[in-house]
Amino acid sequence: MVVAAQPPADTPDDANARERLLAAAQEAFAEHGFKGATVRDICRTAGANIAAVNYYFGDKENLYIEAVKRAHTCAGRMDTFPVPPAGAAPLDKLRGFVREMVTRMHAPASPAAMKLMMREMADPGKAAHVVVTEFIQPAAFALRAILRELLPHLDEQHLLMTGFSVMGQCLFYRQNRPVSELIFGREAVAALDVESVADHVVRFTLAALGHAEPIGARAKKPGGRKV
Amino acid sequence: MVVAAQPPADTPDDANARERLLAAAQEAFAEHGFKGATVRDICRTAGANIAAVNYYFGDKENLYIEAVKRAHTCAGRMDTFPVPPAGAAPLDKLRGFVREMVTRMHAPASPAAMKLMMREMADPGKAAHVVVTEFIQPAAFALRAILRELLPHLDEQHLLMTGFSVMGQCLFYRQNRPVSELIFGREAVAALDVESVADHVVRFTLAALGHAEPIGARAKKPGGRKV
DNA sequence: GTTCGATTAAAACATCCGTTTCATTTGGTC
DNA sequence: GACCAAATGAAACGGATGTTTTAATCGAAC
Repeated sequence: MVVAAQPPADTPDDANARERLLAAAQEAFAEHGFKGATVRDICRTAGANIAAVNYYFGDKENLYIEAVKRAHTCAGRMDTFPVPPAGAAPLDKLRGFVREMVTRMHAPASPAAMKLMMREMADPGKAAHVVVTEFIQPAAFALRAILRELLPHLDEQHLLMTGFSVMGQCLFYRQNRPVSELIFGREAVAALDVESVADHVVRFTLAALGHAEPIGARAKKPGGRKV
Repeated sequence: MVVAAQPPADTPDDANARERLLAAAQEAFAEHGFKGATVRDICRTAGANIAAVNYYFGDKENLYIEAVKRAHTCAGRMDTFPVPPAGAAPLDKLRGFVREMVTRMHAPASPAAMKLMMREMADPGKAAHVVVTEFIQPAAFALRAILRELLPHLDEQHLLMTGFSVMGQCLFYRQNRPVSELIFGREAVAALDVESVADHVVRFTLAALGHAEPIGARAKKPGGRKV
């Protein structure tokens, strides 16, 4: 039993049964939630036997937790933000943060992973802690640091709410897209591509902070840098 | 069996079995979701027999739909907004709208009803249509009309996104409170009372629109009207 | 080839859930 | 009091689900 376990693992698509189960579980839990998804369906999708989930994960709940943990790596860890390292101007940092956040929310690398994470966030359970700690918390603290640079004299409470205003805008397009489509029509919402949304959120936020022309101004800041 | 049976629905608390079932269902569905809640638990809470739900509502799904319909009346219809009627200044209308929205989100009249509605919005099902039509849509159109007055030259797409920026801020405190508490601590979030949040969202929005001093300005607009 | 642990396969188990059935009771009406 | 529709109560049904059990299969080490 030197190397043991992991007999083939050659092809990435037909990996270990454990991996296939995790992938199938991620999809099923994202689509139907914890209660709605069934281990039978997950095993069938993964091409594994019903007993496999108990063999590899013990029970359904543990499979769910592992699937959520896997999801937050698929969706891209938030502490690996490609923001200008340190020497960059605070305004550029904020621009980079908002752009990256909107992009990840609007067009995530793995839609199922993001969906599963958001589901867990909306209804925090036993897997919420790891997601918050490793996915959300780093981003939140990074944003707060950026805003602190921009607003050195603001008290903690208002700084917190300012961060919430930024995050609220970014999250809206993910958490409320179905409803928005019901109200304004699918095509109207689909027209809001990542670039448009990112530009708007950056501009709205910078305008609120006094670093860009207000929304609705006839022309953009003449000599201002491109947003 | 002396007094027994009280069909006339004299006392409001011990109303018809149908009403008690709806109230219990609202609570259970809000807490555990459609799949998670059980008709047995609902009937037990309502003090009714298991067959009552089928007798009054046909099946569980219809009970859920009726519970959601009931919820959106408990939470306060959005088309009965106490905004300044028509002659008021657009800025005052926006102020009134945001204040009312934040208040309803932050401290709803019926927490369970609001929770149930939000759950249905996050995962739209067969009951989403009525909630959107009678609860969300009126508010969305009202906000768009207000913003159109304030930003007469803005194209439709940017007007839409501006509305999303306002709604995103209002909804954040409801949709992400648990996560916020996990990150920043329960006490820090609890310190954000309705007044503070409403003031901040109004100020942030007006600043973005160029009608208030930017966030972080050392002092509030000297001669400006109170927010 | 044999042996042993890891993995898979198939069936059954125990439980819970939504629903139905059927008998009983209740309150009003003739 | 007799009758009837509305409502309630208790039990069971059929199905689905998570879990367990038992046996078969596979792959490498001896």
